[in-house]
Amino acid sequence: MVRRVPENPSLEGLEQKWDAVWERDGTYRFDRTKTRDEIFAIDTPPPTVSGSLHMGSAFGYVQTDAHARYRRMSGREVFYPMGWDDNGLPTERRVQNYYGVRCDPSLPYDPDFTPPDEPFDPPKSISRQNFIELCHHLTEEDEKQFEQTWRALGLSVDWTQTYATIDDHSRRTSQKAFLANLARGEAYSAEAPVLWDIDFRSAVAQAELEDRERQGATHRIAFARTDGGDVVIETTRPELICSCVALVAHPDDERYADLFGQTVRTPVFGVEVPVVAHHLAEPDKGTGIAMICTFGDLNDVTWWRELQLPTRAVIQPDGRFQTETPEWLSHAADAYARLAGLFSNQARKEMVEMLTESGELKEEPKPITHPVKFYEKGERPLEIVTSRQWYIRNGARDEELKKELLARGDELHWVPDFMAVRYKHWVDGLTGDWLISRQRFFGVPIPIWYPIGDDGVVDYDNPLTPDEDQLPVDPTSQPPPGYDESMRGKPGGFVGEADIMDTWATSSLTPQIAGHWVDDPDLWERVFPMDIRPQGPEIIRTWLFSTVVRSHYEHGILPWHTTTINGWILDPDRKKMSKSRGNVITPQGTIQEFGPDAVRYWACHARPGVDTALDTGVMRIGRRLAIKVLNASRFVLGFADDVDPSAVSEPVDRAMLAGLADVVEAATTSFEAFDYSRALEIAEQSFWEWTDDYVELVKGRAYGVGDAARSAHAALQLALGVYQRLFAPFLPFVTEEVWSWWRDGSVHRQPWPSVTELGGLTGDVSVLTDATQVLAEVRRVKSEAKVSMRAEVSELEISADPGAIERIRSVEADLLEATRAPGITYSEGEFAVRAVLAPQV
RNA sequence: GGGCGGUUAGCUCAGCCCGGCUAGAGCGCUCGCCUCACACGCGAGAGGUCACUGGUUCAAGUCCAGUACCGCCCACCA
Repeated sequence: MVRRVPENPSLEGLEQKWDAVWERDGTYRFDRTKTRDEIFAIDTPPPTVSGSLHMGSAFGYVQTDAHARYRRMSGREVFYPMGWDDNGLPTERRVQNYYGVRCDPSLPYDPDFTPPDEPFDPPKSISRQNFIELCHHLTEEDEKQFEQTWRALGLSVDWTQTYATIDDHSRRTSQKAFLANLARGEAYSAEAPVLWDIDFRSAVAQAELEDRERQGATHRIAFARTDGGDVVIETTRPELICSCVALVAHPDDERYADLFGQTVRTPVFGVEVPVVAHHLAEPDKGTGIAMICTFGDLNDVTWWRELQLPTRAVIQPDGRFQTETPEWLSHAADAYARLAGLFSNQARKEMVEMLTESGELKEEPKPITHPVKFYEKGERPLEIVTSRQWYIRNGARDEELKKELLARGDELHWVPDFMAVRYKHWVDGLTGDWLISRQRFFGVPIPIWYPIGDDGVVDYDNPLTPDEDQLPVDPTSQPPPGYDESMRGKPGGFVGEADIMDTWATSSLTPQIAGHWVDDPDLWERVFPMDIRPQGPEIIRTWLFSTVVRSHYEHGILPWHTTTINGWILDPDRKKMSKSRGNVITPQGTIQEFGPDAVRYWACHARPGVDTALDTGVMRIGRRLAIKVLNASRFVLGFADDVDPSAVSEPVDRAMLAGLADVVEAATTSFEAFDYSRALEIAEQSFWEWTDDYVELVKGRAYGVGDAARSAHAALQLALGVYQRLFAPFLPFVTEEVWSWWRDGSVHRQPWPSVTELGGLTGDVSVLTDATQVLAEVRRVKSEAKVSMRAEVSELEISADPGAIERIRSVEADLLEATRAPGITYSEGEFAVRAVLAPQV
């Protein structure tokens, strides 16, 4: 083809130019005619679509993309879909704030409702269906933004293979998998105490908990003994005295031995409760005897369950103490009335006042800082509320299953390998089955109805299920098979499950969603199990584990062969507090400032799985590299059109190609081991040496004519073609640009460089290393003399062993030209170079 | 309380698995150079008790034990 090398090449505009071309040409389109072993399938993480992307996201995705590009060039057809995780609480919360709305499922659908330009103030209540429509509306906008950012970063995703975790296909897949779990007994519902977020009014799973340090206080409170004395307990939650069902101490604790089997009276309310023994009670904590309430913490739940204590709950799903006086407090209605309707923290103050008045608070509360359980997205401490929920068995209560899931973790190839222990520890430490139901609105409905007996009682133990061709189904608006909508809520009829599934219950099926398990068996067979699951370390316990669980149940295999866990991005300001830039660093802004290839360089510069500082300095280096690729390409392509590789005859040219072959081999080995950063480092180091040493050495000869010049041209072009491809996974924009100057087709669909393609043209590498040493020595002399590199050398003496002398002689003409010396005097001996500069004019 | 990762030049990081010449890179800094691809460049240079304490070894940044600090994850809120 005709070469078109621009006069002043620049990085500006490459992003838009090539994104458009790749889209037009379908460069990254997946070819589904390929077979499983020709395909490299990636289970891409669907980013949470609720606001803007963080630099941390860009970091991991770029690393994966570099690997994807390598696989594509080395002959695999890459299945590289992209999903959007838009279902779930983050979206709901964003919609609430963005439009100023609240969902009230009791309201009827308003078909004329339109999204407001300004948020409603105060917030407006809207129906469930209207709320869901707003969620769809907003996420669609966000997803366009996200796609733009990914494209700007050059992710080689097949943009025809996208999904959203709330779309029909995902809902169908999720519901089908759930029903399969249900049919096999892996999913079940149960009425039990669960951790509950009072603001979201929803149950929360173990994986979504986090501890936060909070100010609290320990209160020493006296319970009255029947023999007239008292027993003092310590608690941080005195407001729960009204829920107290027992006191507990360790069976071996002699201080309380005489109390076991006796009863005591609660302060203020005077409720008689037993004193019991349990090994979980710790003599060292507090006074060694604790009150058991229903429920203050997970310990209470354990004690309550194991000691079969009564339930005396007062906290409602909205977090308030129930307004009605509980029957067990009917004799103390006045006291309870002071707590009715309050939140825990308000009730605590009130209770302390009552205890102070009654003299049962033994001393001033002592302030402490202690860990309190929060929903990771929540704002107030979790309460424990009893309710009916859906679970999927995860091995927490089944040793055999736990062993199988641990074995899956061992079977999985972890990159880096130390991440595997996080999985192991999580599975080992599970305390309960996976709670998947949420009392929310924007999510995949649990596809279940319950029959109502003729007596009007709902039968939760015999749920009704949809037919598969009905999926996706919404049980709150559609009737179950065999029923009519008019029978909803009536005796002899049915009631639909109002709960939805947690996001993870759907995103644990990303391989099945992206691979179209439910509706495209042909595709499914070609991509599953997938090759890699790239993801962040913080969601090993959630996304990775739950995906393994679902695949284990449904397919009896691991969902992927390898998982690559990216590192964490460290905020640069955390260490440099003095330098406050005031600007939030966004991917879009950074791409604009440094260019996409530079941002990618930064991400790929970080070792796999290693936490990395956000460092714009590294991006500048990446930008410099991209510019160098541009200029070196311009230089090389300025010489004669395609010279036959067989023209490479000069020993130093063959030496260079031999070194390059080693580089190609090392980079390939690194990529095969998922070490994109090593591959980049190797290519980069070699490239700079190539431009600074080899190119400078042969430049003079290349400007000439004849066989020697043709040898340089051929070698330069061969090397350039290799470097352009070596950098393609990292710097897709600039490499595509320079490739287009002299070659047809996308560089990203070219074969990865191989040693065999240079095989017959290589020589003795040390010819180049020896010549470089001489060149460096002369440069040093000139630099110390503070003269130009063009300054003439009047004498050049080289002392070396006979072999080296022979090698240097073979490149003498190039050396004389590069050093501007008239000739070289050789002598045998230790390697030494003596250069005398000609008198300066 | 348990676990994982980290601590190497002013800064950002390689090197550690498989111990071995004066410990590397880039940025920054210093001194130079408009050399016909590139001044968004090129050349040269200074700069490190490899966190600390012991141990193994002819030899330790590298292996072992422990300590300190940083980050992350987990843990029953008395």
